[in-house]
Amino acid sequence: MVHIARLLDEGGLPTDDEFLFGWDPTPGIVSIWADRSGKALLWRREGQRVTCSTEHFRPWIVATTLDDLAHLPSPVLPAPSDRGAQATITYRELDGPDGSYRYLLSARDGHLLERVLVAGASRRLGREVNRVSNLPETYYGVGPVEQYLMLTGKVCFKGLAYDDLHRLAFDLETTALDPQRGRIFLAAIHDSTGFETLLEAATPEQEAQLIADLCALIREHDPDVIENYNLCGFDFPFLQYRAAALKVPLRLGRAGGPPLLDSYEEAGSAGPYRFRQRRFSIAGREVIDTLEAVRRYDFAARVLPSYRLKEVAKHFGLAAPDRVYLEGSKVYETYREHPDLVRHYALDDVREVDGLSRRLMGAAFALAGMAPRGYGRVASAGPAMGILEPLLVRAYLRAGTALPQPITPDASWRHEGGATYLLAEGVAEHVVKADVASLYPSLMRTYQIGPKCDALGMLLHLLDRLTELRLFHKAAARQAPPGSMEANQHEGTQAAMKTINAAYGYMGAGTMALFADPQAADTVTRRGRELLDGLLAALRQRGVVPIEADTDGVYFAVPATWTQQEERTLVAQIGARLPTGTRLEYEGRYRAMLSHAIKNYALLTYDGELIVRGGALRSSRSEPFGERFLRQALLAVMQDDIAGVQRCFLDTVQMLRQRMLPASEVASRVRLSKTPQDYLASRTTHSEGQYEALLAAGRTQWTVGERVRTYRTQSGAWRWLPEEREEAPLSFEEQDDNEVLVNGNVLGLAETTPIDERRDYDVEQYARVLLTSYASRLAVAFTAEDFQQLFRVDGQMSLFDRPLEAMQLRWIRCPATTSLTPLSLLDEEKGHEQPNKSADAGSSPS
DNA sequence: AACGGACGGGG
DNA sequence: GTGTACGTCCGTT
Repeated sequence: MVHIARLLDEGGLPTDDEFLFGWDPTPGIVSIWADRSGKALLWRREGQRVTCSTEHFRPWIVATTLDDLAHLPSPVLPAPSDRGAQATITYRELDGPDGSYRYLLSARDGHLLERVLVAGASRRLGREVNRVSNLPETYYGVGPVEQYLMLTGKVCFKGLAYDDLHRLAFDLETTALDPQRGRIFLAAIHDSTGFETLLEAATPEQEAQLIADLCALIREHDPDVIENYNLCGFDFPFLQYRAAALKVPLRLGRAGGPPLLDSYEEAGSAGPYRFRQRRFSIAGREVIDTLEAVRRYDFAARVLPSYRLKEVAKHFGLAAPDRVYLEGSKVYETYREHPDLVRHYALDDVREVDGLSRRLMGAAFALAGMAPRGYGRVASAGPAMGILEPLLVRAYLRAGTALPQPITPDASWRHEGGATYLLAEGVAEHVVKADVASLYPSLMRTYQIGPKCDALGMLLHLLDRLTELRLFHKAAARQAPPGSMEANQHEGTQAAMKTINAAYGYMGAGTMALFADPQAADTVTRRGRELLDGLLAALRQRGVVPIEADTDGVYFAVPATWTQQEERTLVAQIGARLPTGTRLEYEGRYRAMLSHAIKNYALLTYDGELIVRGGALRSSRSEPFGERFLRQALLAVMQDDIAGVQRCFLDTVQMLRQRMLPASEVASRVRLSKTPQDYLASRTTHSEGQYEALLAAGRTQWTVGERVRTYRTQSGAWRWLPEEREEAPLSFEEQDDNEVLVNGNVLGLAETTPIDERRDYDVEQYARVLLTSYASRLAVAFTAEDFQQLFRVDGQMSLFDRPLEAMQLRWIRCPATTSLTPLSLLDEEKGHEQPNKSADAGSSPS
């Protein structure tokens, strides 16, 4: 076995690494198309010009055995060499043990190769085998484009910047969402050169012409990339259906290749998930759906409340000031009366798509310059099986090394994940959050934990290189002028390198991943737990108080007197003692924290913002008055205002009793699922509050899906609360924030009460709800006796009540004596590589 | 309550 | 714990 270190010419620039960037220098490839016959079409861009060339390759597959070729008559028996490219089937032996995929089989034609292997396998196994892909333990193969790129070491976009690509977005406006019931009446086009136009079909008779014109326009402008928002979920399927119905061929392909839009159903299973997705491909053009890019972005960022194009564009600051907004269902009727409005609207759509592409596609663009896959595939590929594995396979074939033998799953193996600890319950002030950056890939690099079957050490090599590149581009992005093309490029490349985070999951993937190694994955999490334990021990040793820890991060309380600088210094000092290659980051500081249960806590920022994490601090009932109470009470608790908590509770109870709260505050909102007929049929056996409420109000008609508010009245009946006309209830978030900013004193329900005369709700019922569904969430902050005294629904005093001043919250306190050790004293401990294993941190694992 | 399934997005 | 992800909301026991 030759280790990677000896294969590599050390010391070169990272971009010299052929395992990461391929080895063929061909510049300007913008699109690749290949088929099983061994034909590959390359479209290369040189400035404004694009040329197409036809290449031939020998379709290949790797196999663990030659047995399925044994039945061949001698003239077609393979020879162990690459010479004679005309030979029907040949093989090459790769370096590797028995059982590994050590035979690289190739043929002039991929269909022939498949037929021969299927016949041989059927004979060998004594049963009908339909496809080699049904024999994963014997054969490993990839798609034609991947075969070509892995063989040649070519990659997309060499020498190109993102802005060199010619991208075109088109957006269809239709009379309905369903192509069986509606038609296309308008198409807006925008491309990256600034070209824009509209195609219109005012009458149904003009629709076929619109489709033909759209195709002609795309062929004429000849973009490398076709984009839109939900392109593969809406525009392409709609276009395809209408074109078929009207018998218009969708000639969208580039000169030199097959002309028609192609689509196929991709069915697969990813662990517990099963998915069917329609894929679209056009020879010579890459298909990009920016909705998918948005989903990926938000997977990590978690900032988008909605994935509607309009909301997303606003979030990224892409919406024009004069942007036209129309409700989807109103688009066509608006067009008939005010066509200009819809034209404007449709152009705004495609412009925003262009902006999204610029903002979000940088990472996929960078990855397409590395992985042996087309840009469109890279954009919709997962980082593990979609990027890392193709990189590994290409590297192994390049090195002439066999792909590892598929592992047999060990059913008895139990994988242990990261550690999670609830270390303290109650209320803390002055809380710091720190976490280890890229914990798992860092551990893999630090302790050289790679898959045992990775004889070349390639995964760790790729991890090293990707990490170096990430740091380089991160720094470069910071130095470049903000918003510049250069900054965008570096930011995209930096983001692409986050692929490293998939390496751990890939190893743990069991049988699906070629280079899986569950034991290695387990070693990573074990090291992770040790590191977390060591981190907790180090924090305790320094006198601060850990509150909750999860896999790679920890919340802890520091002395009240500390400044942010001191907090940062502590994190830096503790980080310095972590194993080399792991970095502890200061993530943030909070004025207070209520630690309720594992992964369930509330935080109060220094800006007065309340953050609530975990389902246990939320009620599924979510009556407005209860939600509001809980938020206010959490704020009061975290500001050590016991009197405020009690006042908040008693005031709410009193407002219920005196019916100062309108019914809308106690009502819960439900969605109707039964038609009036359905409900009337089941009513006698099974009565349901929401429908009874409607019927009692004289409503005998409703639609399924309608949301109604209902509440329980004194008599036990349910009552419907009709929506008020545009009397939008105040946003509770805003309201709470304002209150906090104004003064620490929370409460002010009365003045927000909308004009609503209904107050006939069941007071006792809602008082009970307040206690059992909401106040109970605060129990962790009080002793049992204090809690009972504070939250009494009857509001009665008792002779044995303690004065509030005598009460103490259940504090999580950091001793005031804790002080920072000067850095000089810690220096002696430098070189202390291993995390402290004597940690007692696991004393209360959950 | 606890669990299972659909949905999101597009006109 | 993998190519489609993962809360949230619904409906059912």
